[in-house]
Amino acid sequence: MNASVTARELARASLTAAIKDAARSQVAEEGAARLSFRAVAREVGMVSSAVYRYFPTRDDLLTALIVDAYDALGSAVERAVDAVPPERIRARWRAFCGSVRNWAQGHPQEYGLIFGSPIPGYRAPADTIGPAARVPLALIDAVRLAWAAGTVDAPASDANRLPGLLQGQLSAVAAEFAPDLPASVVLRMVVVWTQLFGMVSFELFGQLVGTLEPADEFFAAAVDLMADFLGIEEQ
Amino acid sequence: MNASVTARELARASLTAAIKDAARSQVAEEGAARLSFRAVAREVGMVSSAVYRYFPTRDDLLTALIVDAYDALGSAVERAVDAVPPERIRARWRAFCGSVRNWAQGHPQEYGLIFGSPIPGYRAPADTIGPAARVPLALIDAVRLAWAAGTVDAPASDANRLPGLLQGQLSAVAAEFAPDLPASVVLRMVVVWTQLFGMVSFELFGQLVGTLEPADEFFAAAVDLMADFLGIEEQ
DNA sequence: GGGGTGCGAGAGCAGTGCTCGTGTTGTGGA
DNA sequence: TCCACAACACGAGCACTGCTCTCGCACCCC
Repeated sequence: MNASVTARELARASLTAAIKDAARSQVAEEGAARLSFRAVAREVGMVSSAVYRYFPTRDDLLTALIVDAYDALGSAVERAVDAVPPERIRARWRAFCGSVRNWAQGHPQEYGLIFGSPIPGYRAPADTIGPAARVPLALIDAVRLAWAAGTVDAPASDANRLPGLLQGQLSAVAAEFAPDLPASVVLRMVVVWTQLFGMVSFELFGQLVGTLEPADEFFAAAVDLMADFLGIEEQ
Repeated sequence: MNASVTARELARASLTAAIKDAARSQVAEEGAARLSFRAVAREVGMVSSAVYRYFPTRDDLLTALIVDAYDALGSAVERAVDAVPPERIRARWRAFCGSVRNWAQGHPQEYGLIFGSPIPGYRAPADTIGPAARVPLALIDAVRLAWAAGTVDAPASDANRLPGLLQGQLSAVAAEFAPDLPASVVLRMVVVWTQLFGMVSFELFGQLVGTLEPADEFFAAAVDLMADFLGIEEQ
């Protein structure tokens, strides 16, 4: 109602969005390294110096895009996982892994922006860690559900001989996000997390060409092996 | 003997090396994205246009660095693996994984160059695939040795229900590099390969900060789990 | 010894990120 | 209602980039 609040601020908000959109499409086409402040300005019909009113530096623009990318990936994953009924544990697992891969293939440059080599001289600010946590949180959720359903048999083999520091790190993660999970399960969860993104990155960054490309079947088989590794039962 | 052959060519070779060295140190310090042709020229005491006699474009310089990086990583891994007697199969496995991580941590920017997001508009030429294959070949060697020693029990569970295309891809890889390995073992090998680089990348690219950092113990534990996954026995 | 060629220097083009001074326009307080 | 202030867009400009072209010099094969 307080329209006076939004007179100029509205214009600012819409221009900020327009700038981000132009930048995003430029990143999608040419990659983050070729993102040009001036080209973005041109596309939104401004002079480059005017854009600096909205993003004080090129890295700030990139940061905004990174946050958006994390959020886009996060919500894509959450949507895909939530579309599967909770009791179909292994299907949810497949949906989780598949949605990460799908999003990555649909947005390769944005994926590279968040999971590729970090931009030199660029340090991720604190605003990114919230959105960045959404995928691991979805992973934790999937594992917790399986654990609660009793379909995960705790691999006691590696439970008791974890070194002290690692035991503490894993317990800290568990304490914050999944108090019911034992450290040994958290360890396997992290392993599988890095595994998933290792595969997606290798496929996307061209490390698999000439051998396992197209990688759909490989990916599916690996996802199943990972489910076994986690102890997620069939059905 | 034929000194006349090498009069100018000698100078060319040494200058080429000097340019590469300057470029490499610049990449190591500032990252690939900030590699500047002109700055390299300045450092070797030439005018930028002169450098174009040696590398016709900036991307060609990068390609040379990429090949060198692959070779450096490859020989580091080979050296580390060969330092362990062949019969100590699990120790060799640990050496293999550890050497990849060590090299990556010692050369983060060069690692990012080859395993990070690809340079936009850059397509890896054929000269890279030879050096790039050295690490996977070392991995294959390690697994073959374990297989030959009979310490790997073939996971027959996933052997017979691989889909056709994947079966063919895995067999093709096996046929070329390790005819003795069954497809199911090759599959697990590729999984572990992507797993290894997934972990190293996540650690190096800052995806683990605040949870599992320092990651030495996590890495060691994961390497052991991967050995179990591969079926590499203790001792 | 000469002619062709590999080579370095320098100027120049189009582009980049970013800064600064100037004029314009929307807006909250008197 | 008017006005001062802040937010804003503009354009010039700086130092840098990758890359091209021309021009002389030095080497080297015939």
